[in-house]
Amino acid sequence: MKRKQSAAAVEVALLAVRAGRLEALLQRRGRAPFKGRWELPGGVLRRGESLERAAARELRQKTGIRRVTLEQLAAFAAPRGRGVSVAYYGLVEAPRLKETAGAWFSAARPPRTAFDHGRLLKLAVARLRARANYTTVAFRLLPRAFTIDELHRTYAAIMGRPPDRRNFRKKMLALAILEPTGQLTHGRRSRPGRLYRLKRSGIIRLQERGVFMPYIA
Amino acid sequence: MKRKQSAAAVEVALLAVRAGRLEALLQRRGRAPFKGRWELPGGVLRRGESLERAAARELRQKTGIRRVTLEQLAAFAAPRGRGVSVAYYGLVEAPRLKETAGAWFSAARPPRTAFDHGRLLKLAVARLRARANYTTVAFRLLPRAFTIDELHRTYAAIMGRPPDRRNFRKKMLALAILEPTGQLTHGRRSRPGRLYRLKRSGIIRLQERGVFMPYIA
DNA sequence: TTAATAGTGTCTCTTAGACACTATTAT
DNA sequence: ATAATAGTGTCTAAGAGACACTATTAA
Repeated sequence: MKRKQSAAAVEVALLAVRAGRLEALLQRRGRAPFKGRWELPGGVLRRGESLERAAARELRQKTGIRRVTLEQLAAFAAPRGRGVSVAYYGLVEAPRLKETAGAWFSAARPPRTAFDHGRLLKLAVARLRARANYTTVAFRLLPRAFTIDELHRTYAAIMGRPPDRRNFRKKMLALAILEPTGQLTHGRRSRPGRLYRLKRSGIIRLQERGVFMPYIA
Repeated sequence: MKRKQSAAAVEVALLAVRAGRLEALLQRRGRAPFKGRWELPGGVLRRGESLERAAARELRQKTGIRRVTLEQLAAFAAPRGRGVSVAYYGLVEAPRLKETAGAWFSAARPPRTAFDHGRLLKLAVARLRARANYTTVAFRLLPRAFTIDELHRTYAAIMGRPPDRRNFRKKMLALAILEPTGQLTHGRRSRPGRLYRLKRSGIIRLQERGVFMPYIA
């Protein structure tokens, strides 16, 4: 009992775009407290393990999903005791999800959850929305190769409304962070689209910007 | 021994602008490991306490400094054991610092420290630099009333180089987040400057912006 | 009077954002 | 042929950034 309270726990808000909407994976909680409520996949830190590895391991064990880049969201003290709980969020491409244990819900308007996991989800969405504007995180919601329109729809899902399509294409091409694969989409019962992938250099370039309020010259 | 390893700890990177430079408060570490090295003020979470309150309490106990807004930086697992350590940063006006236990060092180029506290400091500086560009955090490094040139020098210290002075004044006034107190500075052996304070509404307005990479319309 | 710092305006260039039609494929 | 989606250009307005001189005070 005492040991449990002072252990560190990790949780993961896993997000994906499904049916044009940003959704999060939740699981049924098996024991008290909050037995039967929805919760984020997570568990307890092991001896000598880093927080990020613990979060990745728990995600894999509870959902079967591997190789997801996780970003730390926040840490909280458990309400009683000395324990700490650390939340992460991660992004997966929808195609990679087959039979994952759990159910998907609107990430922006989650159902009732155990603990404060609903708030954590909202925090994850807020963080993603902010970071999508000055980094390339959003690309992690897509497979390696994608069309600009697919990217556009991803941004629409993240932001909750679609950016102007022409301006979006113009901007993405102007940023020069995409390179054409030379391939086209097929089997889509409409005009095929050019496929692109994110350049290696693109990932860094965007993170370096981030100067726009009062910094000037 | 076992209990110590699984406790949660908090540390605070306290930053201030002194002599035109962004500096951080470090203290001599009294015991092993790393006895005698510089470290961030901090300590162990108490039962039932929130992380932020623990950080504020430790800061007060170790340095005498009160009423500092703290922002969470990151959480780490302690290298051995199940313990977690959570880092915060806080900003104080230099005038409020009288006899604080500890010594001040360049925040951007800290000396050798215990643990990874040097890295934490760099992280704090990076976070502050980023946030100063789209929030009003930087104002916490100044007293309630300040001149625009003082604000300008504060930004110069944060960023490591001065923004263009005229553009900075123009921008700050255009943002309409400052209100004149009606007072002037005095005793400065030069032309007095108008004093301003940050409007209440200003704090929120800036945080709401934050849309500039690929989000369009 | 001098040293020190406060206060002020214009121009250029880049970017955000509004806006609608044609092209190409599967069916 | 039709349904569906990909691809494309121009104009306006706002903001970033470069740039130098005058005003006011204490000493």
